[in-house]
Amino acid sequence: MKEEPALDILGALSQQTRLRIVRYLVRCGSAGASAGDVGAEVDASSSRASFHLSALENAGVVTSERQSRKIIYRADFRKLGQLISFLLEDCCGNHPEILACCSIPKDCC
Amino acid sequence: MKEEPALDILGALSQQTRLRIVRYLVRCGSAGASAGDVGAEVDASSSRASFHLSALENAGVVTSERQSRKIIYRADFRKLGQLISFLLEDCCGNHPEILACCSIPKDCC
DNA sequence: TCAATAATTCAACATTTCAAGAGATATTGA
DNA sequence: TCAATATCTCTTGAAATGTTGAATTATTGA
Repeated sequence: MKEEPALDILGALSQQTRLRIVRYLVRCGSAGASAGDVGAEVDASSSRASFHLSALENAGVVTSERQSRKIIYRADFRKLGQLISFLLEDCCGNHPEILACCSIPKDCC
Repeated sequence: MKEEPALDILGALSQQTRLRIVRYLVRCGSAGASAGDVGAEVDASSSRASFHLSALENAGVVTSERQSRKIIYRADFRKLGQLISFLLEDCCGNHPEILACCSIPKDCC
């Protein structure tokens, strides 16, 4: 991941409502959730949820798919992984002190 | 790390000049760099560098220490690690698909 | 103390972002 | 087609953010 998309994603995640939306969508996994569900979960009106979901989709961390009258939103796991990868590698240069603080689960490698 | 400081750091990093400052300071390691050096490196005036360094310090990812007439800024590796940890655990729930995309170096665990 | 250096603060301005709500659009079933 | 549902878009105003350059503060050595 290059600097520009990383900045877009960081900007998208640096807002409380949007960070909570992403956390919720990660929990929902591949089932995803509709804008209405998301709004109810993060305590936002549907128009606000829609607004922030659009921002997240533009930034590339969320995908959408119409399912009849609902639109299902999902977290893009690959993009999230790439962002963390960017932070670890490009930004932090895999600095040992940083990696040591990450408490990365043993079984991930 | 809780949600609030994570949001502060994400917000601080979601700006091109500041992201570049952090990347430079990580490269500088414990030697750190002065505001003037930082400004020259990221192509910003000294007042702009100072402004953004303050923002980074307020967010908690950068520390400062006066050394005679210069002020030395350093990246706070622990905070950066904690942010990545927050993204992996609290935000992404150690989701296998996300971890798989992180390409975390084998020898880190 | 004075001059030079390093960094910060401030004011002004433009830009962006956020929230809220009204209205518009798309989809479905009756 | 009509009503109900789900979502999106648009406008408004308030607040936050980023840039610039000038003025200010702090430190050092002559």
